[in-house]
Amino acid sequence: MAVTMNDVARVAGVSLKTVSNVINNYEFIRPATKQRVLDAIDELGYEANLTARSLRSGKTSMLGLVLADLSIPYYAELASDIMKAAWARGYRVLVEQSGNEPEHEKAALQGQFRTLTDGLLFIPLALDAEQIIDAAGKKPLVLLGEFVQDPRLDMVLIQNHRAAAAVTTHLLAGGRRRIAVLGAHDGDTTGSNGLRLEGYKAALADAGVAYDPALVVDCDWRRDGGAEAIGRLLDSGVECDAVFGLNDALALGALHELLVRGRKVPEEIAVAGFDDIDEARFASPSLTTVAPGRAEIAERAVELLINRIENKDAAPAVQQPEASFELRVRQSAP
Amino acid sequence: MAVTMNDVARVAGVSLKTVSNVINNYEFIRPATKQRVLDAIDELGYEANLTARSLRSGKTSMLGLVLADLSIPYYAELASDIMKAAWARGYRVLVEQSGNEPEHEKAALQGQFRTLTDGLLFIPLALDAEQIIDAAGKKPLVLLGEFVQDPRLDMVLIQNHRAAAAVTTHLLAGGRRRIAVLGAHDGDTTGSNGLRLEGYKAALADAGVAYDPALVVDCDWRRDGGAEAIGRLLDSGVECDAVFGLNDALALGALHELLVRGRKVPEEIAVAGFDDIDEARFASPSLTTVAPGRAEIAERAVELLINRIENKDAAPAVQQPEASFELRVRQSAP
DNA sequence: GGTCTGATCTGCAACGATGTATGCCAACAG
DNA sequence: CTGTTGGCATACATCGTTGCAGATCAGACC
Repeated sequence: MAVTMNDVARVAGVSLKTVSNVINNYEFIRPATKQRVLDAIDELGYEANLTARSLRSGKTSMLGLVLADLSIPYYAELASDIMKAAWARGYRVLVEQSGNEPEHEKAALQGQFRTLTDGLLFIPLALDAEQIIDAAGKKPLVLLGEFVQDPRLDMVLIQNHRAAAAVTTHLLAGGRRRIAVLGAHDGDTTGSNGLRLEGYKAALADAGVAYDPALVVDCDWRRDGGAEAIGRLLDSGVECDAVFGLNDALALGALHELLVRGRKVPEEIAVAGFDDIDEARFASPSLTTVAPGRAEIAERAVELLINRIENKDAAPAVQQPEASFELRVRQSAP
Repeated sequence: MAVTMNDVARVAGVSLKTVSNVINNYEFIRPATKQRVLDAIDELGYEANLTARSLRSGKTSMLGLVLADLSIPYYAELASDIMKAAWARGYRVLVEQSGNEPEHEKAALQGQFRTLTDGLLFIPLALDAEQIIDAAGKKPLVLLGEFVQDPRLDMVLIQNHRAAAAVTTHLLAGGRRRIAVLGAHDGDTTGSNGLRLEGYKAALADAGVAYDPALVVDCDWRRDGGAEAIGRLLDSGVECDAVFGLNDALALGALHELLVRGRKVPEEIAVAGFDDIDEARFASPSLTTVAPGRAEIAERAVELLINRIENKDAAPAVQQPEASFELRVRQSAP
């Protein structure tokens, strides 16, 4: 059906292997021969069959990316950056949506999906480190997102603690004293939620402000979660003068709910988030947040994974580079 | 390295082909034999090599999806739905970002990328129908997004004209008479922009309201485009009492800019969009928009493409199903 | 008992590329 | 004139799977 190397070889009057050599830029080919082959390729419109190449070479030049759902803006933006970083290095990205379900995450880690990729970028949400190590095969794996942290696994870290502290300090500097936290459970110390909550607490302590567990409300990290959580908090009679959403989605949901309830932002209540998704810039009022270095995370993760893939034999120590962050002060918490 | 069918065959004490037969649910296998094979598979942790399978069978069970950029919420949400629809039918989706560049779009249509997929879902932005037909190979292709319309190509249609008219009619019913349009050029008649502009005009005509080209402002279909466009309009002294952004992103950008400039929405100026991205619901004020049936579009497009793939010989007429739409009235234009 | 039928299983070739080993020839040294 | 070197091209095996064409065997049937 499709044009193969054999067809090209026949037309160019050379052997199949010579065509292969031309395509792979083998050094010792007479320019005339090379030209004949290239002409034949042009004439026939030959395209290399990547499937066959993969089978023979054992490399697919594809990276798997497992995340909850692309409809979540932070993941979509991260995926976009990851694809660009991978593309620049000659790799493609195959996205797998786990929907936050353990079954799907496990399937993505060990299923046939793996045979299509040379390595995996994984944003775990449902599995813990032990389960990941169990389920993962021998193929390279780099974690993102740090709901899981473990010294045995490669991952790209966000400075959750310091960044959350920076947000909190900024709110405190604005005179806020009762800062609600959305998206964590009092007592969490691990995962993005725990680390960010710890950063918040540390900043409070630094400023000599007492920590009030009543201000910490757990919820889904989504817009409706944030809206619902701040509603619950206000309905319960707890008063606050600032809200720190542990990601932008829930900060924006909370922002929306506050405005619906007629609260003035930032006059009565300041709102801050975490992630700096594109939408934060264009919310009304625009959202103060922290940019966790998304492009850098994507770049580092792809680089680390590809290094693992291409130097498979060498097994240097586990790597956990940290991305830098930046506070983005906007209208919602000036 | 990895476990192959051969290993399984050896352990189970059957031929390689029998293992293959078990995996492919061949009818005539003694239950005992089947069990032995399954046990061996379990014991060795065998996973079929999809690359080899693809090479042999000529099918990759992957669909290509070419879009501008996943960081654009509408595309991300559509991609998420498409992946789910494809997954439910046993296909995976390989996303390719064109960045809206003709070169990339062309490369995605004809490059090696195609050899990895059984068919392509394509949201063209830079190429026209002629170029697409030229560049596309013989593999199945379904278009989305209708910047291109052509009777020779399969595509899933949005009811741009009727939906835009519905939005306009709604704004008119709210007493608005000077409705600015963002994202089109006066005189556009094709593509999403043209079709939506025509719908707008038709609704005006139906209501006996004069069309004023000065109210039509072209810009990028992004948040900053919308912000900048409404700014330009207001700065030029043109007054309006409503803004219709031809997609949600620019409507939200405009909304933001209006609020920054102290205009009251919806009291002074109503704002409406098109797409019903998740964010529209949580904007402040929440955005009135039209939902173009995203899930339905994804479903239909995947279904149509897979039908083309699996009934390749049969070549029924070009299909262009239309998705249904729904007006979502919210605070920005009650 | 021989033939036929259908269930069950097997061997071989092939998908389209690449790695390895090798052949051939011209140029050059001895 | 022979032997060696290096540039250039080729043949063959191979990656892991599936399609095709049998092979084998038990029981049914006459």
